[in-house]
Amino acid sequence: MMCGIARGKVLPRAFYRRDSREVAVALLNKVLVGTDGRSGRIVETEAYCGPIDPAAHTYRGKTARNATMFGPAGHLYVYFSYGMHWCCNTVCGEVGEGIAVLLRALAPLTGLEAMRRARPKAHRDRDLCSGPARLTQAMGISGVHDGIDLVTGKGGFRIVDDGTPPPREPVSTGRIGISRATGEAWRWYVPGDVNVSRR
DNA sequence: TCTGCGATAATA
DNA sequence: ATTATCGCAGAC
Repeated sequence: MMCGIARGKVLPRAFYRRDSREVAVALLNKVLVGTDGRSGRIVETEAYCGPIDPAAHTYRGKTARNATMFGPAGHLYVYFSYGMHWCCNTVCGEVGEGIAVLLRALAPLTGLEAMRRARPKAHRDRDLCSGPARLTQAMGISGVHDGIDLVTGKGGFRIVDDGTPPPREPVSTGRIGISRATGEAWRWYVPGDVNVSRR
């Protein structure tokens, strides 16, 4: 079992300032790190593409909820879903574009004890972060983190590159849980990883 | 292992 | 009414 402090180079602003579909693939195998020692490797993502994407929260323009997603790249867009869950995205592109990447699953790396405490319903470690709302629970992410800057890390979270490259052949599929734009294969995951939300 | 369904509340 | 979900129950 991997233990110890997650190390690596913080992803710069420029990493996020491009098409969300590119960022979604590039984020695979990067590491989401919290200041309290919890961390996990990103193994599943989905791109949301603003005005060209009827499934995106930003498709119909700016509202109070999606304001962060229209803001600067490298910030975290956190939204409340199904009346009980939080999900988080990395904002991409330029200000006003409204594009982002939903983080759907992590492979837990450090701080497993804290994650288990945060998710008593998870009976196996592979259930800790294998879903967009599961990973926010495990990492301690909620609405108070909407808008935090992942580059400066001042909000308590950052994303780092620990030297692990994205998979040579990421798997792409249709996105999960949407009813529109279902034909777009804008979900990607690391093949073979047990933490992916649906295998 | 898989499938169906209820919980629960903001959003538009 | 819909929703970028989860976890339980019941079937196999």
